[in-house]
Formats: sequence, C-alpha cells, structure tokens
Amino acid sequence: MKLKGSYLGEYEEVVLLAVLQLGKDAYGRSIRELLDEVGERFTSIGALYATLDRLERKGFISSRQGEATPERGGRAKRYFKVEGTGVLALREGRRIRQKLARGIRPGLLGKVL
Amino acid sequence: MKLKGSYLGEYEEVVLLAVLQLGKDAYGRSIRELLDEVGERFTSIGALYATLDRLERKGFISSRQGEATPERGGRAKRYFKVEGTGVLALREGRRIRQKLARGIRPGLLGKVL
DNA sequence: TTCGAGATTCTAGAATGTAGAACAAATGGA
DNA sequence: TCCATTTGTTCTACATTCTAGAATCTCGAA
Repeated sequence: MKLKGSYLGEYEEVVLLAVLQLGKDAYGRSIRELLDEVGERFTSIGALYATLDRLERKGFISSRQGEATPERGGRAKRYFKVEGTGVLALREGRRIRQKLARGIRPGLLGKVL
Repeated sequence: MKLKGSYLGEYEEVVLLAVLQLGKDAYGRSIRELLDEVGERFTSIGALYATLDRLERKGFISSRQGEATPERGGRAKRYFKVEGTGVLALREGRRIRQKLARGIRPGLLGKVL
C-alpha cells in the first residue's frame, strides 16, 4: 500500500483540490484566493508555490507558462493542472479517512465524510 | 479562521480518527493495527507515539495509564481519548475539503467527500 | 529608461513525519 | 528470588513538509 513518494501532505491535499476546482484558470493568485475564501488558514505565497513545486515533482500536477504577451502588465502566469496520479492520490486519502470514519457516531463529524 | 496551533497534519488526522473509532480500547498497538488494516501506509511504532504525543500537547487528545495489575504479562497500557477540540479540528478539515470539492465532476473523487 | 502592476522564486527556520533500537514493567516458572 | 518472556512505551536522529516574507522577474505604459 505504501508507495514511496505517494504520500500526500495535508496542505498538499487542499492545494490539489483547489487546482482541480479551478480547472483552466489555476495559477498562483487564483489558487490562493480560493483557499482564502474557503477559510483555509492564511498561507503565504511562498508556502503555496513551494507546495505546488513539490506536487509537480511528485507528478501529481503539471504546469505550463501562460501566453507570452497578454493584454496586461506583469509577468506571465504559470498554469497548473492536476494529472491522473494526482486524482489517484486524492482518492486514496479519502478512501482511508472514509474507512476510519465508518461507525463513528453519525453527525459527530458533520454531514459528510 | 486561523487559530495558532489548530493545524492538523495529514497523519495526525488519521491517527485522531483511529482513536475516535476505537473508543475505550485505543492504545498504541490497537491504533496501529487499525491503521494497518485500513491500508494506511505502514508506519513505525515510533512515528505513531510521536504523533500521539504531539496531539496530546495540542490538547486534541488525552491519555491515562491502564489498569495496574492486568491478567497478563507486559507493561501497562496508555489509553488515549479524543477531546472536544480534537473533534472540532477534525470537522474543520472536513469542512474545508468539502467546500473545495464542491463542483468537481461527481464521481471523480469517489462516492463520498 | 523608468515605474508600477502582476507574478514567481528564493532562503531560512519551524513543525510534522519516519524508523527502529533501547528501555520499562508485569507475569510465571526454575 | 531471579530470569526469560511478553507487552508496551520512550528515546534518538534525521527526512520531509509547512510557513513567511523579501527578492526578483517580466511586461506595458509613460
């Protein structure tokens, strides 16, 4: 069951979910805003990119440079996309928590797993 | 939203769930066996106790020594119990993931959150 | 060419995760 | 009593992840 490097940290997981949710428009700022909005503990830009880099190194996400000359100022965006292995890693974490939560007094942890 | 020290690591979370699930019989060995059974990545005894200690320091769980003279050989057990703040921490993590998962193609991540 | 806006990279340190050897305590038999 | 055995916890050391904010980069407009 244990695959070296398949481990998914807690923050890594929410970042992965955010990227999945944002789809085509997932890049640094938008990801961060979504996390803030959802009530995730405040995290610095640095923390976010460090996590994105790690996820990419593990193959869970991939990134590409945004358009070369956008109609706005500022550096080009780096877009992120969740890969198949990323979805698998998310599922695995959920599966484990679901199993562990089975039988716990209903409602204690909230409506859904 | 961010409370200092309310952060819950990924392994901390599954350990917390295991303790909750086991109820009265949650101690080192039983917790470990449950985690193995559920398919959690193999973890050493040391890793488990280190995590339990950290959870206790944060106030998410408490521990007490087992009965003085059990009908068997071996050292006394140290039983663990999830405290209210522990349940709260679990809920918070679930709430955030649930929000982030909302809208993602149904079924992609499995049946339940 | 300089400035401001938008975005990413870098650096350093704290917190978490990992493993296994060492140690502790109780029981039962020699 | 003392030792081997069994059961369980503590200790030590290091790897990985998390966190923050300053520094840097890039582009368009003045």
